[in-house]
Amino acid sequence: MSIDVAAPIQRRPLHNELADRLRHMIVEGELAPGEKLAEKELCGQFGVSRTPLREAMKVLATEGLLQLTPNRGCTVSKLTLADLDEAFPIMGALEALSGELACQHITDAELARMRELHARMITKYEAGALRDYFKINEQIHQMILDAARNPTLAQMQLSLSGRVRRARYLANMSPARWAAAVAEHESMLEALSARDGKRLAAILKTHLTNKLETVKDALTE
Amino acid sequence: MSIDVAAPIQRRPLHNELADRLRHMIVEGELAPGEKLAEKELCGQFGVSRTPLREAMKVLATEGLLQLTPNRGCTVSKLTLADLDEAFPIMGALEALSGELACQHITDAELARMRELHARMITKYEAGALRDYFKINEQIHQMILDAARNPTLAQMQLSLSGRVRRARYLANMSPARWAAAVAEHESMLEALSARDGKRLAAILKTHLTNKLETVKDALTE
DNA sequence: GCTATGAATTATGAATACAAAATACAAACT
DNA sequence: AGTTTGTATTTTGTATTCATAATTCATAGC
Repeated sequence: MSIDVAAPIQRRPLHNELADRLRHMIVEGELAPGEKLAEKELCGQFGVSRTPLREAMKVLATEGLLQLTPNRGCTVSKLTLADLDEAFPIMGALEALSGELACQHITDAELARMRELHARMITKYEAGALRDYFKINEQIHQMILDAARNPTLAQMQLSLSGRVRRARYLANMSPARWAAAVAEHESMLEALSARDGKRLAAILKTHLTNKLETVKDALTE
Repeated sequence: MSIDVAAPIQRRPLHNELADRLRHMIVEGELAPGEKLAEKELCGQFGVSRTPLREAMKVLATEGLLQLTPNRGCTVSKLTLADLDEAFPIMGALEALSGELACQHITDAELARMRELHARMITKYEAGALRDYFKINEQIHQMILDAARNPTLAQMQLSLSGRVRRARYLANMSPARWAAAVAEHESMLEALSARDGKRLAAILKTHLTNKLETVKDALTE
């Protein structure tokens, strides 16, 4: 496979690259909550100077993923129960909104694509492949977000769920909960097909509330 | 009045101070949307080097107030009609949520304080002092946010309204609109006193929608 | 006269250097 | 022994320097 030589040359500032990498490392749990990040060490690891690294840290701090304390460095934000309790009603409100907007704007083509993803997700569920299930699950939720046609909303959702997502890997969904989640996804598709915004909003809220419970259980252990 | 000599000595990094100052300048309209910010110039103005200034710029860019383009500098984000149409449903959802939460948590003391503020605001209204009116108006909305007891929610609201607030100074409220806004504030107090979350949520949404119209009118001129 | 090319200038990106604060550690004192 | 105080080391904050890309401007070619 040959690359497109006419395509624009990709160049991005180091601070962008660093912010993306650090964000990924935090969200995926490679950097533990509460862990202290020493600038010098990270500089060595990434092979960059402190300047762009510090710029990236400022970005992640305003996103809430890092905590900066003047003159005493930088730690990965901890995820407390209180944080979850704060975040979830907000996510609920935003999800409800994106559900309603998605129903207004989604195209038949998008809906077809989503059904396809859903079917694949069911396969993963039946195979008990939690990790793969999560991956497709996320794609579906992303599609709803896209269908809402509101980039600002999408960005806020993403930023919020980024903080919470870390708890996901702790979450050991019970078989019952997993089955319920799949059923909720079935209902979502129905509501979307019917363009029933209110119903979708309600389902998304329930879905989220259940997820919160799972995550909280995992966190309290 | 003597100062508290035992109080912790206030010291903050330059990038924090700079971020606050720039944020203020943007939100208050001292820096026009679309305006290009030259690093060197700002450094001269504030008397600092480029390093902390650039860190502050990264923060404001993630907040959406600045737009960074690799290798070609930094401009104040423009506020388009599309941005408003995106922001307002989100603000509506968040306000509704904070209204409900506020009704659950507000204390009688807070309510009393809010009534007092409200009365002062009415005075400003009757005197036709728009600027002062706005100031108290903001304090009241801030009190509702605080009463919701959800710092994450408050921060998101603040960040969103920060982007929109710039349009406020363009907004030349009509006498009718102003009267309506005051009436809406009366209803808010009633709903809060009755701890009627649903009603407060509905009022806040209406209030916001009306505000959107005013701002959009101003922006299209 | 207008466009296109290239040098000079300026601005941005990143690394290094320096300053100041915090931490770690050792010695002196109770 | 435990606490306190002073010093060394490390880390963070800021300024400066260097590298590279973008812009401006002048000149050459059509």
